[in-house]
Amino acid sequence: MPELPEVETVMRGLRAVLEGRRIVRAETMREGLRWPFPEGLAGRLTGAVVTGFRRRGKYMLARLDTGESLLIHLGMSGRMVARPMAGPVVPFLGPQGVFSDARGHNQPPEAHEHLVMETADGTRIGFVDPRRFGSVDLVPTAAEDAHKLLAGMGPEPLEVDFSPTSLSTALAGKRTPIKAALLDQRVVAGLGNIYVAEALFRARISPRRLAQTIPGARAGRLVPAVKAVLAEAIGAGGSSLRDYVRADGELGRFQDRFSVYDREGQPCPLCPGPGPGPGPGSGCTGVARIVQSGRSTFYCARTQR
DNA sequence: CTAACGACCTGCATGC
DNA sequence: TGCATGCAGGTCGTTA
Repeated sequence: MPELPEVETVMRGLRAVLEGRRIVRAETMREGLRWPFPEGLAGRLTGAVVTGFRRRGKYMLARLDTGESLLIHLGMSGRMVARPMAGPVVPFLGPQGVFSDARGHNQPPEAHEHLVMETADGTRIGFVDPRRFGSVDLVPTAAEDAHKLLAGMGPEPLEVDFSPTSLSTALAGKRTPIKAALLDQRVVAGLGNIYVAEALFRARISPRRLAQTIPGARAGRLVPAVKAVLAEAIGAGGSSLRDYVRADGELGRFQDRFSVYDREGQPCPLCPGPGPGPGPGSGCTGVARIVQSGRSTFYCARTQR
């Protein structure tokens, strides 16, 4: 589910139900996800007021009034679910893995719900992650960016410090394909398989091109392409592929605007379509799928060089 | 140092 | 119908 636009969308959903609210109850259903949960996670969340949110790359940070921040990564399959409790909230801990409402009605967790939080105004927020590649940690708010998972991350792509100049510097001398370089969170934060493909298409750059050949004019096309595709995707509420993205259950809509991702064999928006003869479509065999470092890459071999 | 690869997990679509 | 296979929005740690 989660590249930058999806994480931004989820974070905004969480902000709507959590910001300014007190967590009156929290519970974990297992020891951890990708890594063990921090010691005493549920206890350290209980009673805390969520004072604000921010996103860093694909990570969400929920600032608490306890001096700590909750750090969440959705991994491949993580999502946040929010729903109203059935009645007024009373502190009652049900059996392991089961939340109960004020009338004692059990609200069993849905499958793969690993962490639940309940607010004073009666909203239940769950972290659901079937593949358990996600992660949760607590970090001192004053030193958020020093966290091991955040330190060393590249610039935020929508900020001004992600520029043709800075990207050129980051890519200088790199002999890896540009596709792999853009997936490297130390180069730029928040891109994943979808938006790398879409940005390279817009910049008309082949994903196979070596990163060291990007500095200069190509970086001048690539940076605005990255910014534009991310901004449009955020505006559409992200992309929904196999899972729901938004905390309110609404689907993102950007998947309808993919130019190349998951469109193998279909014509790209710049080519009329596969076909013989002269003209704008000649030599076009539609969107190609190749495998780079074990992951699918989609691109148009005619327009992307 | 860099780049490639396995590992971590479950669910789903596909094909025999 | 059942079963095997491959693939999926990520990224960390190990190996070469």
